[in-house]
Amino acid sequence: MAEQELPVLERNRCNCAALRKASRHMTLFYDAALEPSGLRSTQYAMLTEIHRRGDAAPAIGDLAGALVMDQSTIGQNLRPLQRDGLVTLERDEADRRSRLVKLTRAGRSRLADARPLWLAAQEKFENGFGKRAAAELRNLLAGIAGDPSLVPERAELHHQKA
Amino acid sequence: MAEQELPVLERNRCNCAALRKASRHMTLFYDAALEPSGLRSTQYAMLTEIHRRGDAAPAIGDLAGALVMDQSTIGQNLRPLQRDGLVTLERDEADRRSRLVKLTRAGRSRLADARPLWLAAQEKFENGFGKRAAAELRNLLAGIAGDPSLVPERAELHHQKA
DNA sequence: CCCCATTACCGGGATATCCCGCTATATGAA
DNA sequence: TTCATATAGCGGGATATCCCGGTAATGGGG
Repeated sequence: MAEQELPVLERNRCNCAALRKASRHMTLFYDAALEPSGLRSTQYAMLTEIHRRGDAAPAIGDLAGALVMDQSTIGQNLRPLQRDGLVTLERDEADRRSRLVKLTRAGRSRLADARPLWLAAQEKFENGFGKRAAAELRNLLAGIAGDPSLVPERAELHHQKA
Repeated sequence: MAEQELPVLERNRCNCAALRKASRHMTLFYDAALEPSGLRSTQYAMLTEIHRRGDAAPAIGDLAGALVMDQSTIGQNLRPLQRDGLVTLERDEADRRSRLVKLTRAGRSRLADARPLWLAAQEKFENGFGKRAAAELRNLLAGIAGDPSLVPERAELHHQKA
């Protein structure tokens, strides 16, 4: 292995690194805002998604699709919430391979506590960044998160309807 | 705790969740592209930053500032790289609290292997997303990552000069 | 020169995230 | 019906990421 020419490139050229840096920083901000509720960003997102489903309790795979997360990650991340009594997992009798995730009363209560904290973070961020700019940014990001050409193996996981 | 009204909000309203979803998906894409080199996205970013410093070997805190990461995270993430002989950590004799991070010959070689894989991922992504759009997106994201008003405690960590 | 506040880092602990291989269940074809 | 394949989830293992509390070294004020 001969010593190779490694040109020093400009900073911040990597789309992935730029996204990850912003994601880390933004997460600190939202986590700090949510801290009084005892929820982290990811936990808030999961509980919100479960709640959004209303009576149609999602299975783990449904959440994975909606949150653009691996199925194993959902399962892992649900454990602290289950331990703290915010969600329950029960077998789907219509398909005994699946487990349906449901909010407990405590889970709904916790989400209600966290919602105004989340909203305050949203407003504080959008005050600086611009409401319209934020909406456009979210749109771009949703396009990336949902782009099946980036990770073809996952394409078929993106058909959950609504 | 009375049962509370929890309005079901629209999907994808959360700036943080949008960023995290896109970050997860994009990371899968870059990780897949880098896979033949044995490096993950974060490892590639760290090695690139170390290399960018040239002869001025960065300390752990310098990397943390540049990569918008916690100091502990840098230390943790360096371990696999150190174990695999890609970087070394040595005390800074000018300030014995610091540890200077240096690429080994194997580290430079690994980075040289990974660079074309990274470049291919960049191009594939930007082919779909648009080169100009990608540059604008990176600009927005860098603004978020570097916004001291989001996480005030970290403001002073952002003074490393170039 | 000595103390003390600050700074750089580490160790431990927790969540987040992925992959791989395994088991149980479901489903379509023979 | 029976069997091969496909799907849902889990356990284990690895990296990624943060915080907190401790240790060691620095550096300025008295």
